[in-house]
Amino acid sequence: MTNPLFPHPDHDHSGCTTNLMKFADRYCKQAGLRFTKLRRSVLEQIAASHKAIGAYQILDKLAADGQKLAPISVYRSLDFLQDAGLIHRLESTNAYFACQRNFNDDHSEAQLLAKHKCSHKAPLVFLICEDCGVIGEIEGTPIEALIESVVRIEGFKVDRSQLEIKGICSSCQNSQINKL
Amino acid sequence: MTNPLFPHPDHDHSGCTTNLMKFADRYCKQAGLRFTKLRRSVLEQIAASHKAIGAYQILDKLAADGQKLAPISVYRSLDFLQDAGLIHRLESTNAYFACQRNFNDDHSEAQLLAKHKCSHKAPLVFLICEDCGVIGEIEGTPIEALIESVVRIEGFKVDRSQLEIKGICSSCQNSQINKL
DNA sequence: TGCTATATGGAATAATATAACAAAAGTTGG
DNA sequence: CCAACTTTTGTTATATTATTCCATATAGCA
Repeated sequence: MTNPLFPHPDHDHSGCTTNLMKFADRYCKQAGLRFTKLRRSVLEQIAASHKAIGAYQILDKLAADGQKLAPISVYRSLDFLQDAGLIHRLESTNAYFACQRNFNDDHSEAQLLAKHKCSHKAPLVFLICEDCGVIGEIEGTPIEALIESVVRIEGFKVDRSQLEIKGICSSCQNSQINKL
Repeated sequence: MTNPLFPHPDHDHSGCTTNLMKFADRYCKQAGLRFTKLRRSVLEQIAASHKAIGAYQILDKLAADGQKLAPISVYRSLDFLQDAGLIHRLESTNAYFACQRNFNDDHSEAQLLAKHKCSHKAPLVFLICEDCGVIGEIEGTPIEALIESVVRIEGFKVDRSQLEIKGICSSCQNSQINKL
């Protein structure tokens, strides 16, 4: 069973966090990356929901947990996590959220490395609910082909791309109707 | 004759600025918007190139021209220009550039209003050259249809979307080869 | 003209992000 | 295991981007 592209606001989130942290452990080990205590605790804060969270919010949450840090420490961890493909950054809101693409994976260690690294290069497509704040990540859309073709015409050599789609998720549309 | 989607770094830019300012005049008049002196001078700075420019760069340029302003004044003008669809904001770099879509238009005043307003709702697609900094804007891509379809599956109601594609433009690819 | 809405001025400050250098911890080769 | 080296983290300061709040001015209209 796979999770939906857009996580329902009321879903049981405990499994999401566990899966994500487990994946991060395996992936970093396999890729030879040092998944330190600091980086881990930053990722835990981000993985705590499917909403995007700001760097200073993370800072505050860690401070509340007794871990007082300078902003730069959080930003350094964010850089690491982003380079590792474990989180993404919403450019339009300066906020960070966990990559959901590996939640349902159950590969061998070698496959895991190859697949995750490959997915880093793909165009990123995010659905952002402006009501509940939840982010959905879309994989393997035809947008990939589109970028290629549009770009071939212009002779533009693509490095990376990110599509941010803002709107209202179906759950929130329904609850808005109920409120009328 | 239409301009290319991605403006060549060495093109003669004088016409671009003139056309853009002329369009802004006509459009604001038609739409009942007040295209004040301040807003005009901010747009002039942005329209001076096809690169994206930061708010504080605009501030500095205007100061150099003897027009000393507070940041907020520039931001207010930027908000106005963005709402009017005359400029866009690159979310990944916090920078602003002029909308190019109306450079070649030659409509009646009524058409101009309708067409421009309509284009505001369309997905925004930008090509950003990481070498020369020039921005290209793509209109009417199949991405529109794609967003619709991808989104229909999720039941997500789209408000607005922006795709930022980073890479190297063809001109810069050529000059890089020459440098080897 | 005077009323009202809109736009601008001006000061302060918030929110986001990085620079520079020192100290600590992990890694590697002898 | 030690010593040299690399990577990560700590600490302080500062840069960059953006907004709040209140006062003043200007445009459009009854």
